[in-house]
Amino acid sequence: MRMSRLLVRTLREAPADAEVVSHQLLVRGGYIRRLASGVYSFLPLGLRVLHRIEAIIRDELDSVGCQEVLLPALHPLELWEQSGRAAMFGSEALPALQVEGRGGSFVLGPTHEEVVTVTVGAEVDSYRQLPVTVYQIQVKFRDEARPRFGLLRTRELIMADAYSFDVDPVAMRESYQDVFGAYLKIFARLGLDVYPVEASSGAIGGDVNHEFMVPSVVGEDHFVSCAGCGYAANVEAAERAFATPESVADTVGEVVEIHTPGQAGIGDVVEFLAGENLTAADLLKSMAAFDDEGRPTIMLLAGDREVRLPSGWRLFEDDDFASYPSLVKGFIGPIGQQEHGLRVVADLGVARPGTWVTGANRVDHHLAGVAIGRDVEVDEWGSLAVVVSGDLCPRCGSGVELVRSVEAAHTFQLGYKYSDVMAGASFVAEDGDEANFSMGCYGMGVSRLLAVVAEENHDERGLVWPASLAPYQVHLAALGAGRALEVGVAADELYGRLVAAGVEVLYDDRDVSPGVKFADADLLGIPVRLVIGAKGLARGVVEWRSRATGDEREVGIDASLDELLGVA
RNA sequence: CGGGAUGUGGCGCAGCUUGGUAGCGCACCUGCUUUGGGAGCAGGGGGCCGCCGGUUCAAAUCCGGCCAUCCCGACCA
Repeated sequence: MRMSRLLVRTLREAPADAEVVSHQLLVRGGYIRRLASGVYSFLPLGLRVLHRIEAIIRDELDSVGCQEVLLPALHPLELWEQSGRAAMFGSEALPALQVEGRGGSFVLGPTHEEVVTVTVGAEVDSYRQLPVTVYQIQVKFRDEARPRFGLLRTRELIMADAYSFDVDPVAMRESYQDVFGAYLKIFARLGLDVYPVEASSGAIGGDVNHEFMVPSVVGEDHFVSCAGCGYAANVEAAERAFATPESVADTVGEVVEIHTPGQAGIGDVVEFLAGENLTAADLLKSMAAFDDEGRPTIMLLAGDREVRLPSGWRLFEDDDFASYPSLVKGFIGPIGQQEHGLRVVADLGVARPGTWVTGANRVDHHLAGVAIGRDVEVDEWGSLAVVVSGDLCPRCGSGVELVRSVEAAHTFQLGYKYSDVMAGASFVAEDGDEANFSMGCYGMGVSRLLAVVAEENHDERGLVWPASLAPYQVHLAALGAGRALEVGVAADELYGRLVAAGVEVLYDDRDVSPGVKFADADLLGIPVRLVIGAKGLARGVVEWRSRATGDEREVGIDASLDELLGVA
């Protein structure tokens, strides 16, 4: 490609709305342009990188037997009513965009479980046709509350996602492993470190699921990582181990009620009781919730800890307090609550000697001197706090670290969640009976990966693409061709030779000063730069330079292809 | 959704306090010179100053409303 013809304009300064480096460089380099908040156009250079990423994904998914399809982005609303997920639209869990058309109401597909279940279900009638795993790479739409960081979180995004259909859960887990393995290979080829972590399933549903986390400074998530044994889990799902609880029975002193007018929060109480030399860790945080079986429950944890709501649990809302008048919002405490039909579940972190300050279930009052075991009966112990750096690994007991990261992919063992509710999601099994598909789904954020790769591959002068993802392999720059005609001729010749050999070359044939060409080459980040200038040409050489390492050497203009590419 | 900030040619910004009819750098066009790390000179094109309303003889500037964009938080497939 001749740069004089390429649709690209590089910017010396990044637009003010670009905050993170990857975003700034992709915009400055003319790879992408913003159309609206969270909506981006891919210009020729950006699209080429995107295509590289997609090619790797296709290659690895094809190699484990997946088949590519293209499903509609426009979904009839009825499909979503069938699955029951239409009720989630507009919620933060499923911010789908709806449109009205002649054929009725449609949804701009935020994800494709419904469509793929119906589509594959219509084609598969027999266990003999299974297993089948299909995938698609396409645009999805989400009305994100807050688009962020350029391509990292957008309202229109390109995703690759696979869906597996199997005869039963055992076979489904095999398919899951196949795609899981393919995903690991994809990340390896993208040159990204990835950590598959146990996670919670959110709006997609299903049992076992893993997030593929790529450590990055632009990450919006954190995962818990143990250097000791390799344990890795999303903070939303991570548990921790505890030192053996010490005896708590020998506590002395008695419970006293203290007046704490208007001090509903942990921080308020600590501040209010400043004279008592208390910290948040001395307060017993009490949270009212319904557990996964719908039982009203008080959760206890140390006041300096954030609660981690177990999967399936739901915190009390204001209305719920009306049904349980023994609890006073803002002043909740656990004492005697079993009598009112509530269970008390405590985080093991509160199993320590000494007393606590906790709510008195009376407006503007707290209790001090409360001892667990003596004053508070615990029905069940567990891990209810969000893990922080330094907590103990639940597997091996070493200290864990919290790692900032980007969620680059998410895989789910769905089971029958969709095949039980969508029409036609069944087949005739080996025993002659009707059975539903056991499904898995596997999503990967392709456009997001472009941002992550850019974030991980740049220096102060610009992007530094790995060869596997670069829009072109060689950046050929002719210096002063307008002044020395032989330079232009030689550069044209070399360009023609490389192109004929199948090398993807970006040829800077523009009539601009050398400094501009060098700066643009650095900004665009193509792996190999070849420079032809009058002086070198007189000696029959061109300059070869690696964008990544800065290594330079002279190569004969008639050198072999390998030498010109720097492979030799 | 809560908090904060910002909207002035394609991009980055000044001007706003103290109203008087818009400016700088980059980019773009023409000519000449220049040419190994973002060249110089000369000439030129491009902006209903986010939108609507108000105050005023006069509004980019003051007042009100709205919209958009970014950051932090909440949330997140």
